[in-house]
Amino acid sequence: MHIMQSMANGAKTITESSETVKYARKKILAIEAAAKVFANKGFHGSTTHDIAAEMGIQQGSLYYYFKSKEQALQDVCEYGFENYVQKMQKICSKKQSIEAKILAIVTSHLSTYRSDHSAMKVHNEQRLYLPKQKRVLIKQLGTRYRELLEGVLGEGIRKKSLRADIDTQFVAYSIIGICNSWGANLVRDENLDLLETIEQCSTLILRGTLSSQQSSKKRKPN
Amino acid sequence: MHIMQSMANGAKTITESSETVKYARKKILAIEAAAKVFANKGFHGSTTHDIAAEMGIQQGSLYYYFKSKEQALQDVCEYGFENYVQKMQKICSKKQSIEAKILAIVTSHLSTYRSDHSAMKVHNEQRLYLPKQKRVLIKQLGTRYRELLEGVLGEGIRKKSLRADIDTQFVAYSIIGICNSWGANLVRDENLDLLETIEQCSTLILRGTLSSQQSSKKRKPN
DNA sequence: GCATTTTTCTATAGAACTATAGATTTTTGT
DNA sequence: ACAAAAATCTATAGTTCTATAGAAAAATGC
Repeated sequence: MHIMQSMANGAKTITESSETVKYARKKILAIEAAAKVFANKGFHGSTTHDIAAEMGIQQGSLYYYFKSKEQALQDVCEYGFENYVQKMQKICSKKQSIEAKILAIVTSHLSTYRSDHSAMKVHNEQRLYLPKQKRVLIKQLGTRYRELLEGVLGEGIRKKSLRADIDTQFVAYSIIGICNSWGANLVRDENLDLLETIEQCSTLILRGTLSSQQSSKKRKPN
Repeated sequence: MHIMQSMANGAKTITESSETVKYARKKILAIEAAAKVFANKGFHGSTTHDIAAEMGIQQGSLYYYFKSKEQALQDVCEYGFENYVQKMQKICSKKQSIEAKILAIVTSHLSTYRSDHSAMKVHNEQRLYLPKQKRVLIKQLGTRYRELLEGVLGEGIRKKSLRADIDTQFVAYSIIGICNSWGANLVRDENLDLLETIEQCSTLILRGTLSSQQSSKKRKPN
């Protein structure tokens, strides 16, 4: 078993020998292979044989990279999400209009789906098959992400760019929902135009939250 | 094996003996048990033993109601969707404003999630695990549903209630995406308020599509 | 070029699961 | 109450899958 596998994720504190670097590189290929297979067949529908075949190695050899099938799922989910939350943090720290931020967020979300292919999809659809204890990091990342998004919306309200009556938590969840839904479509259908999808998603969201002339048209609750 | 199991779904052409009625009633309980288990553990993560236990019978006895585990998934998906598309058809045929229709559609979608519990969730998340040939009816229903929704949006445009520049197909997919996303939340979190969620979803969608004063604020594509 | 380390392979133990068959219990109709 | 039908049970054959162990091959460092 390679030393990296026995270490906590990301704890690259030792000096990286070229061996370790090489292992890490191939481990990423392993994670991407697992992501692709999980995305197509679902976690329980995939076999370790499928993943190994995707990498071009034998079933047993896969355990050189993952100590279990479940660990593979965990690695895929974390891999798909970590990088993404970092991007989000950069977007939020920039000084720009709410419209530009929303556009940037949607762009980041959807282009991650396109570039990382399946890992994000697996994160969204299959992370709940991990036992709670193995979802600690994933959950932290998710919370951070949602809070960042709610922060952006709150800022938009304070600056009067967004209507004061929107529920930031609701809208945040909705944005995530729309993006995930279109993200899955983007993974499924390669012909779908990324830029156009981004544009349409942003427009839909903004026209739904931008403060407008008749700002609070009340509707009868019944 | 009961005679009903050997018949094509819904082909209740013979006079229904009380026996058949009783079987049909319990079969629905079986479908609902399967839906609950599939929703929690995913299709491949569930075992026939789990479903049987949910019904309070032994694993082998389950095959009195389903000829295979896969058939159970098919039945759950069709059960969760059929009734729903019918409701949609009623909504669309009524004469009412676009706002009222969207509200009704969202209400129907989300309250189906709440009342049917897990079947809709399973339909949305797991139907792709069925082989294509077993998804024919499901696909027809899905197409019908999407067309109905696009029809409503098209009508809204013609009546100038909705902006002319929206892409009905995009918006239809987005509505489905938002509803599914919130629907899953409603299933997961029983404390979530149904009516409020409906209200918020509708508002988000409408303010995003209703024609407004500054109707076509162009944005630079770059 | 040889010894060492890394990577992959083969083979398999052991567990879990689906589906079936035939026995058994429960329900129904007369 | 009794015979027929329906519903459920028990037991298991046969398959598939995960994970491990130990051998073999490939890569590396000196």
